Amino acid sequence: MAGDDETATAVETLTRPDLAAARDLVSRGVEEGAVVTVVGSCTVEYEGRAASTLGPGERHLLLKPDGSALVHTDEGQQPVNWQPPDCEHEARVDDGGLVVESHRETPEEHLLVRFDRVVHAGAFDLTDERDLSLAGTEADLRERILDDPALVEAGFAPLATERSTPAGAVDVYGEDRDGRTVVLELKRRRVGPDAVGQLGRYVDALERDLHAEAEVRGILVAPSVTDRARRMLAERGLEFVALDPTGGE
Amino acid sequence: MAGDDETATAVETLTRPDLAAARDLVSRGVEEGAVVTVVGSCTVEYEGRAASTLGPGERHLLLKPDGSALVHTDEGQQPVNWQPPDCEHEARVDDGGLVVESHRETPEEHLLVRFDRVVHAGAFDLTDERDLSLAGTEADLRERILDDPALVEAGFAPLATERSTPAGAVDVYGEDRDGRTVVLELKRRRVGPDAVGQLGRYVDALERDLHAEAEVRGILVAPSVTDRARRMLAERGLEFVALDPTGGE
DNA sequence: TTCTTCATCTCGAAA
DNA sequence: TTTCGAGGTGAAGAA
Repeated sequence: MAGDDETATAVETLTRPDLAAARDLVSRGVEEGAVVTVVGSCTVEYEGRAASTLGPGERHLLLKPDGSALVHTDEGQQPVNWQPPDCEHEARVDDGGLVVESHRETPEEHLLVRFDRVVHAGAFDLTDERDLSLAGTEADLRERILDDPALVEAGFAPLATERSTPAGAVDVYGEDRDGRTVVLELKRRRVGPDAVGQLGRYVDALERDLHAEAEVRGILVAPSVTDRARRMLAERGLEFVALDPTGGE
Repeated sequence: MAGDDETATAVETLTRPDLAAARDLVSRGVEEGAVVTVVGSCTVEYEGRAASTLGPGERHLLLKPDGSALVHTDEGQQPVNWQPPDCEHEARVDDGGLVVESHRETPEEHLLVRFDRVVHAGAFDLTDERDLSLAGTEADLRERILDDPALVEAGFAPLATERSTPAGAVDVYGEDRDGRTVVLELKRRRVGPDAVGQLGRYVDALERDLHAEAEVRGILVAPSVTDRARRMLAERGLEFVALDPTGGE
């Protein structure tokens, strides 16, 4: 199992190991900072922010050197059970099962996976520069507007981003052609009532903060709105501009 | 690699396979509805709801028979890239790399993982009854209140749950000892301004829906509130009751 | 399908 | 540390 050459990734795998061999591989992998996988029949218990139990079934366990743990079944994008980073992983053979336990404090929570049969175990020493570049975010929408404020409306002049108010920081703060204060709330996708509430809070906070008679326009900028959100906008005298984070408006 | 007995889980794994062998295993695993794992050095591209690129690094790829795909690095609870269920997975060797592509429509999006080196590949035929039982949720908090309405306040009488209003369904709807309408908004954990806005919308909607002079009390029930949320509650004349989904109030 | 809200949300940034 | 809002949020339930 040793590497073919000096640059090779350290890897060790076992197929249908006995429980003691699997435990040894898991313990060593965790100790050495490897990504560890275990596949087999298991039960799962979680207790912490909530509490859950999961009866017997075949699952895939992933332990990471940052202390996170993920239990995946054969379906679902989300793990059926998990533990966030900063846990301590520990493996032992106990009462005829391979027990892998992940524990952390603040908040106190632990995950216990008990395998009665292990089909596969692996330890992989992975290195990653992880330079993810993502496009089409809310930040891209903001850049698009700052580049061409007329996308919002002719004469709109952005004055600040992330301007703080008692209700939180507004995405874009500026003035319209008539010098009225304008607040933009940006969303990268279709918005519901929550975004209207958020925008309304910013408008209210600014109207209190500025002069009593100051008129503040609130504009929600997003690809689209739901019906209820549109009604809420109308009720509160707020506005909507359709705009996409990417080029296609 | 064949099973030890008839009940054994089908499993096939390769360590440091050449790219063609890895492709064959992935293709066969996907075809047969197995959970497929590939570990190695790769780049990742995504395009769909947004767009992203990820430079070279060592990662763990998980393909599920329901059509989901997950790319995990050595850290983070969340995958660095992924694809939701209902994708078509496909593997090929192309230009000196093992390319695994997952594609779906509605929305149109695809994920492309190109391995230039494969350290491990596995296919596991997993079966799971997945009978997860979870406690400590918002539903548990609701049950707790319905069992003992006095936890909210003496004389409180729940009349309905999920009662619909023009602003959406309220968690619990009832009357206080004086016959005044009461709306509860439940949260399983510490709440911020969003929950106050939500409760306020329900109260406003009910006051409009009922008689003009009707007084509607809004009570936020949660383990605790943030400072800003508490101020917002006070401003809007809403109330707060501290209560935990579990026994410990 | 679309809409709405919950989540052991996770994650990052800022105070 | 807590607070706050974004997210390719995902997932569930209802209309």
